[in-house]
Amino acid sequence: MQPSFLSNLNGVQLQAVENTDGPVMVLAGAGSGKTRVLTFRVAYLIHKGVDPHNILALTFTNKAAKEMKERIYQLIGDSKAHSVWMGTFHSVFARILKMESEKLNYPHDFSIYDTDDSKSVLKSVVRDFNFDEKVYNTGHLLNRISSAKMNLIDPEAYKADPEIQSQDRLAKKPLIWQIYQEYWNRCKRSAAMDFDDLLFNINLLLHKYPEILEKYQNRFKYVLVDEYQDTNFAQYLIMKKLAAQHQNICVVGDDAQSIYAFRGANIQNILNFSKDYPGAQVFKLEQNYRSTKRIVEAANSVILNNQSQLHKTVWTENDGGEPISLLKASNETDEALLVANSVFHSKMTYHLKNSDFAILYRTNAQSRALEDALRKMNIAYRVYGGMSFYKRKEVKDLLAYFRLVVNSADNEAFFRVVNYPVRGIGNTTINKLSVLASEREWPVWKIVSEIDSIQTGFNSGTIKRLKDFKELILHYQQQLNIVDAYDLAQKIAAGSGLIKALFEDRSPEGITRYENIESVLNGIRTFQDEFIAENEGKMPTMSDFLQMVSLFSNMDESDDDDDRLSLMTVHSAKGLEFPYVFITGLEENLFPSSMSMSSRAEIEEERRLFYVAITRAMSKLTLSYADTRYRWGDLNFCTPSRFLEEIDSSLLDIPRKFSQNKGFQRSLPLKSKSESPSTNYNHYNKKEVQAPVFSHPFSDEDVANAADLATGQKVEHARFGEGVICFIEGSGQNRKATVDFKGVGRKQLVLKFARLKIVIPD
DNA sequence: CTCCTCCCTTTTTTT
DNA sequence: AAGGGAGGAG
Repeated sequence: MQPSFLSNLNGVQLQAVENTDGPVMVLAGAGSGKTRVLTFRVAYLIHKGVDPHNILALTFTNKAAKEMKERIYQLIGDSKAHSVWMGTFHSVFARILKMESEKLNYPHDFSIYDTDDSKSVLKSVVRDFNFDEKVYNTGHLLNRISSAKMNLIDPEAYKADPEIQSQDRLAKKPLIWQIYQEYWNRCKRSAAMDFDDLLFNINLLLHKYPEILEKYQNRFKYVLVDEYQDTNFAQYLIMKKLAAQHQNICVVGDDAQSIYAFRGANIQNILNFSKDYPGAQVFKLEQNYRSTKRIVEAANSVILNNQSQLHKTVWTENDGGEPISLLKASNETDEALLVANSVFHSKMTYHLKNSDFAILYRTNAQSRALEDALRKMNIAYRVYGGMSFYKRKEVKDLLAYFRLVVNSADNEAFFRVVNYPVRGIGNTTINKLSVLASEREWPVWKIVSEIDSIQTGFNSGTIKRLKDFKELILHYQQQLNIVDAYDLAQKIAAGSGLIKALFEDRSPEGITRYENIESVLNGIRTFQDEFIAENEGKMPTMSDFLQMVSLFSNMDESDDDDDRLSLMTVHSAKGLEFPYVFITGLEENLFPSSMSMSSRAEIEEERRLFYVAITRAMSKLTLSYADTRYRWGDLNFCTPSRFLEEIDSSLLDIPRKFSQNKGFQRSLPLKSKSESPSTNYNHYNKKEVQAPVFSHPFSDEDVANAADLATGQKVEHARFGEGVICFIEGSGQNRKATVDFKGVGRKQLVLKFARLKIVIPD
């Protein structure tokens, strides 16, 4: 018999839920009830008698997993809902790696390095190798290494891969393989895995040990993946392996919402699903339940400009709704005030809550002006993302103590706290320790703990201080299995001197830092209570807490009950919805980002990002842009985003007449005054006037033919000015040049779009 | 060894 | 605009 909760689904949704066996792909347009399908599917499986332990559901954030569990519980009222394996790829597989750690030669309590830890290791490698830190900057190195790992390329393979090697040589960074190798060794020596290692090692485990693969294939009889369009190769392969036996895999996604290619997500995963799983059933959810007609149409009109996409028609039965508003501001402060004013106005007119509003932006740095304006208007807000709580210095310091106690091999943790609070162990000592450890290929901790039997050359005072530190850590290690995580954390915070050091700083920042330490301790207590409730009374260890914290994403922070407006990046907003949405900073070089303008694929990803932003809105969407904006401390002139033109003008609000008084100003015709002289941005006249075109300052005959350009050629670019071509790669449409611009630096340009002019020397 | 000052980079998005 | 790192003085 069909359970009654299924009556809440439409026809396609129901099919997607009821076809539980065999491969299923659900292509879900924005707001079409994708989470609903996933939730109901899991509930239905349990209802049918599938053991929750046999279900694996991977979501994009821990928070989404948690919410899904709660909804399943509401649907079927079965506390077994908690036993479903549900979480992010990283958190679920970290848990499994912990159980199987000895197979891969890691201790049970290995550390997980976050991006900062990884960069810090890389920096020390580059220094120890005496490489130029400008050439081998950590950000780029981590990108290279990260994308290698997510394609399952270890240092050996990296070194042996001719294509990778030629890329690195072209980028004038031919020695990355050495750095990768050493980074790899150091992480291993520290018994640490970075984010990518978690996926790499799971693949290794499932590949190397057929019996383990079989074990998990049998455990996870039903697997579900949310946001499948954002999975990378490593994740794709894990799912493929796990599902190979029973084929009960259900993936849900939307190619139009793929926004993580920059992080290695491979859109082919979703495009090739039917090939990977012959006989897969495909369900398309095209009815949007979230947004008004105007919003849906605006989103559709924007995404139509992308060439590569699966065919899908998103439609809605909802009302037409209000027109989309456009706010034009003179600068970012002004923009923030206009937005805050508009929020205030709507709130008063329609009696709305703060939590009905979200303000979205492309980069975290944009939040500041908005925060100021909201404070002025007395609107309570909450900033998601940006500096996550667990990334703050004082918090990381405390966590480093925890890590060192749990895994004393963790060098990053060691160096972080060995002299904080200050205990007379300075740079000279630390460098020496580091050298001694490298020579022996030991963790630094081992040097310190065996200091009596090693010829170190330290004076007796230094040795005494190191021994005191050793005793401090050992003391807590002995208590690991005796007291609970919360008690231990409290003891460490006090005994390490951290609390005292922070307490003595009575500046406002110092007080905040002190309070943050308190919050961490409270956080452990909360974690402990929840863990006990979910694990039939089992106590969590300090290591459990650390694992949770390391894989905590900025979206996972729990919402309190306060009524607050949300401020977040568009990326963070994925999967969420709000009645009133503002998308701010719609300017060229910001949205789309200046970093993503060199190829069609990048622009298309930015456009999908804009699509995601639009489709967050339920009843009212407001867009805004500014004429000028501060960036890196200096003033920039901005042109409105090309995406604004892609919205059908009939959906936009007709602005009121020019009025400079009061704060509630609508969009005004833009006088072309920025460096792009022909920019004529004039939405409401569109019906009479031809759609404006962003014309280019260089006329067609001035622009060099891509084939005529060669290395060493002096060229001119409309935005970057004069420069010299360093090298050229690719051919035809994909021909790219790297150009060294005077005062701007190196840029990689796709010649088809760059419109370079040859500079003739006089 | 520690503290202070000055200079330099950073900002695209995140598990 | 701001925080972190390097380098110098005490």
